[in-house]
Amino acid sequence: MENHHHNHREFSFLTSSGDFIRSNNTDPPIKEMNLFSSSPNNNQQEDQDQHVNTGLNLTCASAAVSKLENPENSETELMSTLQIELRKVQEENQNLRNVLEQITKSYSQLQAQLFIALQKQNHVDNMEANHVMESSEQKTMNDASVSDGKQACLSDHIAKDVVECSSSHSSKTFEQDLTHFRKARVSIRARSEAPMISDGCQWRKYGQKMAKGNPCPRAYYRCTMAVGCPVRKQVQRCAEDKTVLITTYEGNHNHPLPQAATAIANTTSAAAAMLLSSSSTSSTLSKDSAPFLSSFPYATISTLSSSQPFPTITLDLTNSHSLAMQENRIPLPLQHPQQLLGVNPFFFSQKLPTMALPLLQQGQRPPNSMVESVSAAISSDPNFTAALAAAISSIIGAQRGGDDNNSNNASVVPAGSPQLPLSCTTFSTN
DNA sequence: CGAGTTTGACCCGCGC
DNA sequence: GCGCGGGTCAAACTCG
Repeated sequence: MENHHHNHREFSFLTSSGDFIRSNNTDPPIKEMNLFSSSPNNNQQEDQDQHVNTGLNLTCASAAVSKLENPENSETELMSTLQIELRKVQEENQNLRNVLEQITKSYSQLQAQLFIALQKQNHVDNMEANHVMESSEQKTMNDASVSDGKQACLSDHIAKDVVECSSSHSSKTFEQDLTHFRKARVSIRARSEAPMISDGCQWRKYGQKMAKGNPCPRAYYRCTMAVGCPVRKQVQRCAEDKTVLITTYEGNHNHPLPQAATAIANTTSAAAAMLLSSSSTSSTLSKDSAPFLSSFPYATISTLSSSQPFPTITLDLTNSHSLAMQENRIPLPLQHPQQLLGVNPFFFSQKLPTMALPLLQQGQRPPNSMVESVSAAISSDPNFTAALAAAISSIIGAQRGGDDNNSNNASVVPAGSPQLPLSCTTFSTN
């Protein structure tokens, strides 16, 4: 029933009063905004426009100043207010840069680890094959020994790299890291009345069990978009709050993904990468060991335990704790929806579900129940979560030199995250 | 009839 | 070795 609300979408941006500027058919669509662009703008007007696009109220507030034509005192006050606001925005921007830096770093580390692990495995396989050959054909062995010798040299070199790269790790912990690399899970909490979320992939239920400590059954699904796709997911309602649906993803897709499934796949990949990055450098997982996660308002970390044998990162989209965080951090009247929703303005400025707009137009201050409704609508909306992920991936893509030539592929993207090869899971809600 | 779901049986790891 | 719990299998069942 509520799905048809999702059929009609439009871009929306915030003014300083909390109003929305909604694009119509005559306005050119704004597809992407880059808060991290370090390249200087040649055109000042362009610069100003970019500030409007961020939805961070800078230019909108300036416009308000010129409109009002206040006396000097008011202007001074407004200027100081704007300066304070600007500082906050710069601070936020810096935080986001730090997050991005960590994600990029994690990606590089994981890519290097994967490469090394694969080469190491190849080395073992080659050694075994060589051993078999030694006991079988003498002549073939003589021929093969030349090429194997080359491979051995290469593998020795790689093995040396392994030692150097994991100098702070024993080989055992390195193997454990590899196990976690394969088994890392991303758990997403979202409020949803639906029994199961649809996330752009096709799933087949293959089991259901009653889990200990939870009256609600846990359902097991496997991806059926391709034969042999190893991706699994578990769906279970939260024992404490049955309106919260917990979806846990594990594994990497071995097939192209529909565009709708790609966006959150990148997000969960990034989350898994962050988790694995922190777990590879620290035996215990905490926000202290992964300080960049403190900037991610949704993320909480599960530590390794007997009940959770694999490292799991939880992306909490239920917003309850985020609300508290935001209210503590920004003791201003709740005039910006992103404050109400506990959403980073960077994410919020991308795109919003149309269904949420009527509730927040004209600078209304929504009542608490409305806040809950809107936050639930947003956290359960596929386009919002998709926009969130798209924002992350676009920034990562830009950081990597804009070499992503797949962006023009309309409906299908290659298997595996283009940014992070580790985990290509998907998520959105009905 | 094929695809998806249900559900009891089974497997496996872990702690005692 | 045994029991427990998580996860998977597969036959039976349902549905379009």
